Amino acid sequence: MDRLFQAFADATRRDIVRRVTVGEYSVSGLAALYAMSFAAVQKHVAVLERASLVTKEKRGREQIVRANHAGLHKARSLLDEYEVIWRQRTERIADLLAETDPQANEKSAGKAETSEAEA
Amino acid sequence: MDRLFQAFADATRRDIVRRVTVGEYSVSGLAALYAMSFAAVQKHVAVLERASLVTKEKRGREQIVRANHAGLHKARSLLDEYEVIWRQRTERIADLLAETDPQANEKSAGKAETSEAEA
DNA sequence: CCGATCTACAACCATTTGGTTGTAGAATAG
DNA sequence: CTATTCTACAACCAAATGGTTGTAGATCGG
Repeated sequence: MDRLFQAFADATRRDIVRRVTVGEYSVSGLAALYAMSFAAVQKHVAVLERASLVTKEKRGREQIVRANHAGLHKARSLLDEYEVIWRQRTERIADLLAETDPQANEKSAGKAETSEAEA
Repeated sequence: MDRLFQAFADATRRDIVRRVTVGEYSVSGLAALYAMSFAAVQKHVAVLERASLVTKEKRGREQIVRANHAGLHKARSLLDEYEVIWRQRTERIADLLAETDPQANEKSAGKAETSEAEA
């Protein structure tokens, strides 16, 4: 999980994932697209591979880089979880506000959450 | 963008985001939950703040840490883009396969993509 | 008021990161 | 066959990272 997000924490690597999702590229094909050494691009691909965001397939002397959808899906799933938590929270607050007097209850809710968090 | 994903590339920080999405925590409240120094947790919070994933609000001598939904949403949006690209790709391939002879066309599609990528 | 709690900030450290240049073997093209 | 292309790997470097201990000021509780 650390590796997965770490892999996305670089613009070149995000671009590589985008390109290999759109179409098929060899490592050298990718290297031609960026203003950096071949070895640097190689390293980026290695990071992505290690994070299971891409796979490499040897084709003759070339290595073809392909997107691994499952890796991407994994990251999305985690972020979706946070979204769910967030929605639950906002709904919970909305419910409380709808039930009783806004001012008195907002104060009470704040206290309840704090003591829950510190417990 | 780099910072945003970088911030998620650590388990403690992911956990911090989860907690402050669920409920309200002070920095020291968070620090009590992890087996590391206060200063280390402080650093993690600083990373999250810098990535706009949380906000800090001074309340007396305490700093209350809150989730910033917009930051999270931003990361999700980017990952959604990849999903869209992926879907477009799989649909495009499915269309091609549905139109003509599977074997001959699969080979032709592979070639067309390669030359497009290298152009 | 004073001790306790909370925080900001600094300096340190080992490890990792994102790049570089260099070497050399494998595959390909002419 | 030979020059070119492609790749793996190594060594290097400056900067960043994820932790540590230490100092000191602000706020709080009794």
